[in-house]
Amino acid sequence: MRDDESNWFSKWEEELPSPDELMPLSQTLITPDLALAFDIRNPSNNSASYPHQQQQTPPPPPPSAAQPLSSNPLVTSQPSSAEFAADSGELGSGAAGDEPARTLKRPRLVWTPQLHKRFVDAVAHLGIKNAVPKTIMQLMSVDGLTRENVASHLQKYRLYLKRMQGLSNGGGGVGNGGGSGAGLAASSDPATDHLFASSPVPPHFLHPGRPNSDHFLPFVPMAALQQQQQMAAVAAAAGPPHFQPQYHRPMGHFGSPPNGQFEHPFLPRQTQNQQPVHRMGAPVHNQVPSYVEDLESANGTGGRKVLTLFPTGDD
DNA sequence: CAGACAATAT
DNA sequence: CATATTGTCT
Repeated sequence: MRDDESNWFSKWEEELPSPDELMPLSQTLITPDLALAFDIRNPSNNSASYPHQQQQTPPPPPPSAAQPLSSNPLVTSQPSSAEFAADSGELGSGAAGDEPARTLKRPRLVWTPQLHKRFVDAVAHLGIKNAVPKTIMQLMSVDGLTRENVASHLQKYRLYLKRMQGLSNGGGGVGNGGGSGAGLAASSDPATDHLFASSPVPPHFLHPGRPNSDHFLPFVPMAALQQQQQMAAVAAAAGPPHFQPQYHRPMGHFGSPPNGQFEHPFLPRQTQNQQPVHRMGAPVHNQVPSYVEDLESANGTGGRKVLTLFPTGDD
């Protein structure tokens, strides 16, 4: 029914990042000093923290070529300038700048439930037809996320759905209504299923062969039309060879700030001043209310748990 | 040592 | 773009 449709659709809209709520880059990067202070690079003693990233990767910059412009060896590109010029015509005239770090290998991406949820939502709203990595990535509008990441995850996701499909419908009656389709406990792979089960699997996914559904999708948002700008953001995020992007979060200890709410593992791209796509006259309410997603909680109870993953109560 | 996840290559 | 394979981390 349409109600159903508008239901999850509404939720989708609610989940959209609101420029007001979202911070450009709150994720504080670990300063070199700090890293050293905690001896993060220590390979044998990694139990202390829970870094999902490389632990034996040499941070030192490329020996050859090095900085063509800046001959100052003293400058270790201090992260002090945490503020990145998000939207500036830098890429236009940034010929000389040309982020050198784009080629360097990127840290491992951590698919946190929230991020995955976004992924699923994006796919759901795109429809199987348009559910291709590129489109998904663009719709997700997640900063720092690359097509590769999405593609890889997408494949895993498809596997997950396929498994379910085979197990849930044996007689052809796929009347899985609502999100109950994902409610079943057909998990061969606890880990994978667990993560995926956290997010509401769109019904139409399990039965794409249903012409009736015929994919809703009144309009495609096409959020990130400005690919260039996105690139810039990505470059700024994972570009610099030294400090790490905002992926994963460093550690859950420290002083444990009472209001440690600025710990977003991923940064949903803000829909700042973007109005490139001409709305098809769709009476869409511009902007959305508040983007209140479940924020991770460093439960001091178990203490051992990493930081991400946990039943995203989601909605 | 084995399993799982993400990245990379084809 | 999708799939298969490899590498890395837990």
